[in-house]
Amino acid sequence: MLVAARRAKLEALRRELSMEPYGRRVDGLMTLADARAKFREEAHAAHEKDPSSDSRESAKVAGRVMQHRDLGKLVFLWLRDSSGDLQVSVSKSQVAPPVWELAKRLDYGDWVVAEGPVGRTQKGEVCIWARSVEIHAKSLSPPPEKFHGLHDPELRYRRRYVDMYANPETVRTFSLRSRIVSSVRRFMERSGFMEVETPMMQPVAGGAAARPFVTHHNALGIPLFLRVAPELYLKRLLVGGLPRVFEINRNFRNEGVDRSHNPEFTMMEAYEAFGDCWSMLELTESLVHELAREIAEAGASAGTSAGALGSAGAGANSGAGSKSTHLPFGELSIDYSRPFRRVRYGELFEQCFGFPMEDAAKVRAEAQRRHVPDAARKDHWLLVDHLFEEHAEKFVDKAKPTFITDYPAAISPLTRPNPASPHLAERWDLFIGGMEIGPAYTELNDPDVQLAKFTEQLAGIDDEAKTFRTVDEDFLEALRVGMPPAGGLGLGIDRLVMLLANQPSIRDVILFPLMRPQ
RNA sequence: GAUUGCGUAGCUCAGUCGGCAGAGCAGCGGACUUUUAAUCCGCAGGUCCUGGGUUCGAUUCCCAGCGCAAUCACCA
Repeated sequence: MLVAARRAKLEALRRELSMEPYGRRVDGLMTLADARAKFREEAHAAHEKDPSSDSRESAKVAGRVMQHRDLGKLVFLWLRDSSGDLQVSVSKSQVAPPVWELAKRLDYGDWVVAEGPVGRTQKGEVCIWARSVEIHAKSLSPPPEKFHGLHDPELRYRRRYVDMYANPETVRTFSLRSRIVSSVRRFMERSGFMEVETPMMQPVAGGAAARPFVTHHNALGIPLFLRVAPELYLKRLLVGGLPRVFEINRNFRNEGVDRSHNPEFTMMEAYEAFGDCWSMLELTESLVHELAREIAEAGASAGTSAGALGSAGAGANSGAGSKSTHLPFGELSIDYSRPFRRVRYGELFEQCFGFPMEDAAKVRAEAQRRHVPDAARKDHWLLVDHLFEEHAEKFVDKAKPTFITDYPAAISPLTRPNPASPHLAERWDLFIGGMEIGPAYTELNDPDVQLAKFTEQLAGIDDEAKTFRTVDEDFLEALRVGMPPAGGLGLGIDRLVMLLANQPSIRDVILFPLMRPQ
């Protein structure tokens, strides 16, 4: 019925005012922030003193009506665009009659173009004193509450387009995400990596143990999987001779949804020929540190998160000394200064349980004491991993980015073992704020070892997993052609944005998170 | 998938120990040439998530379902 009222207005605009409520191209627009910046107190004062002369600068702007106050012969409109808010004041005595009629009838949510000199009101509010006002899109949908905005998370995700205009911090978060992705890209390019795009629809889903989404290609009559990782294709590129490659794109995993998991999510994977997990550690540490510094500095210099956006990209390469690299994340203040903490898997394990992870008898006893299912029969290293993830991971200081290194080789089947201690793998995992941000590996490049590990892995899976987990023969063939030794990295971009933008849920950093259809 | 919580007007939220459903904002009509969540007068607005049960009577209690959230499980 609010919709009916708006439809009636729409028709009235056409019928009574001969105005078309859905407009066309408009040239010469400036942002509301730029229009506001055109205000000069001297020009305003001079015009107040002598209305016949006017040195105020004129501005033409477009925005969505956020407030509409009708005082009789004076109408105040608040417009919003992506740069901010600005008031447009419409005086009956200063505009043509149809413009005045329109101004009185505008609704919260309408898109409007206004033009006039930039001045201010008696109360000091900088505004455009309208000479003209045009409607360019009528909003037929009832708007959210103007003061509280849209709070209900379900509505915010389902109607993101409303969330975005009602809650400006939403737009700020996604602008920040865009900047972060852009910075990651520039950092990788500067470091000599080439960006590539590899298949998202794969005949064999490889590169991670996740359950894939299945689809079907009609013309070829074959099943296809949405990729769970780009890994096996990026490695083919190393075989082909590219020395450093990265890809920032979506992966799809057919698994649960929670605060840090969305079925489709963005990851950066990078591979460096003749590198190893330690060269990737250097790279990751300086990337994450630089991102955090950029954001901390932008925030500090602007004072507000809104300002941080305004100065986008500004302080990136300032090379400034020991500026604060703390960023808030919920209750935490995370310290991104270098170097990040490094702790060996085994050390953390021993610190937590009081005995080394190699002590098979104690591990089994501990597992039984803590009621790990199947503790009597399970493989030693699976028990270690279970205990570690349940208890030891919590020993990591959430406020300090931490690389956990030297994972047991037995739970890292596709990673090259450490030559000095073969029961350890050349692999690390970065944890920040209690979240796993990404792993890195020294990659296997011996095709025979790779095949053996694939086969071994496939032996242990259940029937359901067999439907989608098969050996990628073409990948093995590529390894036989010869892949240089390499370091590989996977970085969860959504989670990184959560941390840097201080958003507790992955749904707040994905524009359209998956929701059950209604 | 499990457990717990929530679901009331377009929005933000009250409320009913089981007895005719409430406010603010938004909307509609009116007043107002300097508002800042404008103000003032008046009006209208509901499948109390859905279905079943108990009851003289259910938005309220019970059961089931749906949606969302949190926690857990799954997630090299």
